[in-house]
Order: sequence, then C-alpha cells, then structure tokens
Amino acid sequence: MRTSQFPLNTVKETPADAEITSHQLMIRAGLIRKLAAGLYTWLPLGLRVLRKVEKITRDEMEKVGALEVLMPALQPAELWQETGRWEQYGPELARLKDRHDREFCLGPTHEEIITDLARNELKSYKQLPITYYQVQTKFRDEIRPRFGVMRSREFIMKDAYSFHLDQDSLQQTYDVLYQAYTNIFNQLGLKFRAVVADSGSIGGAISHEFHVLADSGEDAIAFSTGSDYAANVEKAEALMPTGSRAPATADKQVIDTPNQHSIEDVSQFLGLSATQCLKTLIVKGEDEGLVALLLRGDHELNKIKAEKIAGVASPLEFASEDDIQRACNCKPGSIGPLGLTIPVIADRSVVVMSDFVCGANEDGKHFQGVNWERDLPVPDCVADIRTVVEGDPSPDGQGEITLARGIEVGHIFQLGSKYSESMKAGVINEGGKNQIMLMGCYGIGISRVVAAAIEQNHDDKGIIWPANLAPFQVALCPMNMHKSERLKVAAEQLYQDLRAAGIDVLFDDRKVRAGFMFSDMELIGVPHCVIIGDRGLDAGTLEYKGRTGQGSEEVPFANIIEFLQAKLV
RNA sequence: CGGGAUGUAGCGCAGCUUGGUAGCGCGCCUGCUUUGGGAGCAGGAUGUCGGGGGUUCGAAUCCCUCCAUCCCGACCA
Repeated sequence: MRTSQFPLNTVKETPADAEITSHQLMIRAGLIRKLAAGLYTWLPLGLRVLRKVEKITRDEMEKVGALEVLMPALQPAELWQETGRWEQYGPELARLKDRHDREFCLGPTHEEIITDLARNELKSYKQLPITYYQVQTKFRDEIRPRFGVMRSREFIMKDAYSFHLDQDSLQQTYDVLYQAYTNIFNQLGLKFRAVVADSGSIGGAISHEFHVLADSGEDAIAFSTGSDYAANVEKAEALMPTGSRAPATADKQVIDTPNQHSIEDVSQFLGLSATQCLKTLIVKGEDEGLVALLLRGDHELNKIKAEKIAGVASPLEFASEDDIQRACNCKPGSIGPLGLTIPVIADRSVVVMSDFVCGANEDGKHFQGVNWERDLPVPDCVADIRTVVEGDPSPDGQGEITLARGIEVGHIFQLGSKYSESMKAGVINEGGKNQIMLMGCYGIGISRVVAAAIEQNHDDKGIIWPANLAPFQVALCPMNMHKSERLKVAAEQLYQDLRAAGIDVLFDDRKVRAGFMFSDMELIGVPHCVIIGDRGLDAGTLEYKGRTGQGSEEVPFANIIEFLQAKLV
C-alpha cells in the first residue's frame, strides 16, 4: 500500500474529549472517528487492525471445531420475554418497535437467539457437543459510554455458544475454549491473565475473565504471590482470619465525637488506626426491611458478595438517610451495632476485633473499648462481604494477594441450563427421552482488544503494535524522493520486491519532509521502518529502524528481504 | 438519573465581565525557498458563534428554553 492511495488521517493535536491514552491515540493515528456518544466509524487504518484481531480469533475458533454462524442484530422481543430478560435487562437493552408496532431489541448478546436456533436444529444427542460462534455487532445503551471504543454503545464481539448433553461434556469444551482463548491472546501478543470471575447477570456457575494488564484498566485483579491463583477482586475470597480474638482490656465508654462522621474522621479524631474502628452500613433487605453490614474500618464493602447473601436486596441498595434515622435514631456516621433491632451481617474480619470503636446510634457519639460477647453478642450471620486488599492471604492458602489492574477483553461462562431450561431446548438422549441441553458461552470484545492493545503498548510518540496487530509490518520511507529520479526508481523497485516477498509494506510516497514521515509512522505504530536515500544508494545500503529500538542500522541492499523476514518471524 | 462543566472555522482555543456585526495557533489551497526528526516566507479559502425564542436601534456577548458533548457519582459486564 502507498500513502498516496491510503491517506493516513493523522492529527497532531490531542482531541479534547478523549481521556485515556488509547482513545487519544486512536483518534490521533486516524484509526477511528466519533459519530456520536459511544458510536465510532473505523477508518481504513483502524479497520486493518480490527480485521487482524478478528482473523486471529476466527482461526483459533476454527481450530477447536467451532462453527461460524451469523445471527441478526435485530431481535424479536418474544424470545427475550421467554427467558424473562426483556424485563430483567433494564434500560441498557436498546428497544424499538417496527411499523406494525411489534417490539424488537438490538442485541447486546445472543443467548436467546442461539438457543432458539439450537432447539430447532438440534434433535439428537448424536449432534452434541457442538459449538457455534459469530463475529458480530452488539448494542448496549450504556448510561455513560466512555474511553472511545473501550466502552461504546455499538461494538464488535466474537461470541460463541456450546451445547451439551451433560456436565462432563460442558466442562470438556469449556477447558478447550479456555485454552483457545489463551492461544488467542498469546497470538495477539498481549500481556494478559485469566482470572476467576463472577458470572454477573448472564448467569451460570463457573466463569473466567481474560484481562489485558494495563494500569488504566477499569477492573482490579487479585493475584497470589505463592501460586497461579488469580481472580477478579469482585470474586476473590477474603478468608476467615486465622488468629483468635485478643482478650478485652478496655472498658466500654461513650465518647463525644462531634461532627466526626467517616471512619477517617473518627480514627484521626481519636488518634487510632482505622483497623480499630467498626464500620456499620445500612442496606435494604430483601423485603422492605433493612440490614446492617459490619466491616473493619479499613475494609471496603464488596457489593457483589453482599447482594448474594440471603436477606440482602439484590441489586444492593443503600438505605436512605430517612430509613437510617428511623432504624438507628441517628444520622449515618454514628451508626453502630449495639442495640440495633434489624438483622446484622458481620464480615469475617470483624469478629476477631477487640477493644474497638463503633457508632453509638446517637448523633455525635461513639463507643470506645467495645468487645464481643461482653458488650454484645457475636452476630449470627458472619460472612465474607469485603473486598480483598493487598497482603491478604491467598484464598488457596498459598502466598499473599497482590493487586493489579486489567481491561476485560474476554469472558467465558458455564451457563448450565439457565437458557435451555426456560426456552425448552432439548434433544433426544440415548434412552429415547427428551433431555434439556447444557450450555456454555464465550465472548471476546474484538473492538475493545484494539483499544486494550494500545493502552498496554504505547510511548510518547504513539502506538507500539504487537507484531500480529500492526496495520502494516514495514514502512518504506524514501528521503526526498521527488528530488532524485534514481532514488525514485530504486524505491519503487524495492517496494515491488518487498511486496513480492510477501511483506506487508506501507510505502510513504508523499512529498513530505523526513521528520514528518517518521513522526507519522511512529504514531501509527508500524513496527519496522526501512529508510532509503541517495546517501545509502551510493554505498549500496539501506537503513533499518525498529519502532522501539534506539538508533538505526545499515543493511546492504541485497540482504534487506532476508533481514526483514528474520525480523518478522 | 443526581452533581459539575462546555458548545465560536476541519482540530485546539481566545473574545462574553463592560452589547457595536469575529480572531489566534494547527490543518487546508497557491507560489517561492527549504529538505535526515512534525520547515520558512508571501498570498488565499473556510463560520447560520449548538438550535429556537426574547430584550435592544444593534446580541457570540444579556435573559428564557431546548439540544448536544464531556467529567464525577450511581448504573451496567
């Protein structure tokens, strides 16, 4: 390809509305353009990268025997009503009506559609197991689209669905897909981790997320220092403390804490560590009532864990100030467990606290020197409701937790019979009886991968593409070609030779200055650059520069193809 | 949906307080000079000042209203 026929559309200035690096660079390098909030056009250069991600993904899916299909983005409401998700999914589901006033949605995912296909097409256990996949546009009416294509309203996803007669078969395919995903992200050349995940609203029991590691990632991941355990912090278990509770040494007393509301306020005011304070949060219960959650002062509530506990409203909802006033006779900031009449759920780490501080359920007052059993009973319900912190013991008992940030680019689930049950998707089994199938589902955010790759691989000059994602492998940069006819002839010939050798080369045949050319090539992240000039022509050499390397090296004209091919392996 | 902000040339911004008919940088076009790290000079094109309404002799500027965009939060996977 030549730049005279493949305009680069690069811009020097950083767009004002792009917040994170990948978004800025995607605009600046001319990969995407915004149409409206959360909607982007892929320019030729960006589309080349997107297609490469698609191809790597497709190839691996084909390798494990998955079958490509293409399902409609526009989906009838009836199927969503069958599974109950028409009501459950909420405003994120883009709904619309056709001219006959029939209801439809633009699919955010395709469980309903594939399950409908499967129940119609799969008749016998002999057809199982089977895995279908597609690469297709998804729609989610995000409350707040942001970060460019990282969280947009319309995006490209590879989604796959498997169907099975039994759990063994599901587990087997799940393992195969897990490995396929590992291969895909390795091929993409990204630093990533697979982590144990919460399955969220898609449903099902077992689930893993694949995260591209990047400091700007939206998700926090917990790793073990002593094993290969890794989990989303939403899911990572905080173990029961092993030590026993220290004996009470202080007397319980009421202290004045005027205008000290947060744990930080109170601990500073009293000159204590936050670990000595008890945090009491009031949330809504399953039915009308309220529930108190107890946490150590320095810990954070994990909503995902809390809303799974019986008696707690799901999704989790904090009580209003009025509710708290009625239940505790005080404002938030002075709540404590003593004398509460509503149900109490204590985090595991709370029950080993002694001589602690907590609210006195009276505005401006706290208790000090409080102890379990002596001053109040240990709550009946003790559970893991906090988010793990750095230094916690790893849930598998080996090593400690460390935290990192990641961008979720893949998610695999064992759905079980969640959809096949409600949609009555079954096959005839060996005994001649109808049997509901089990399902797995497997997604990769193709367009998000492009952004994540940039987020992980860039410098102050621009994008540094992993080899397999680069829109072009090699940039051919002639120096002042318009002034030298023999240089022009040589550069044209070299361009043809490189192409004939199967090298994907971008020939910069624009009449622009050297610095301009280099800056463009570095911004768009072409991994290898060959410079051809009159000087080298005299000496019979070309100049090679890698995107990340310092300086350059001379390569004899005759060796350039061999030289590049060695770099491209 | 709550809180905060912003809409002026393709992009980035100034002008608004104190009303008088729009400007800067980049980019774009032409010419000359330059040419190994986003060139210099000269000339040129481009705006319903987000939309609508109002006040006024006169509105980018003041008032009302709608829309869009962005940030924080909540939401979502």
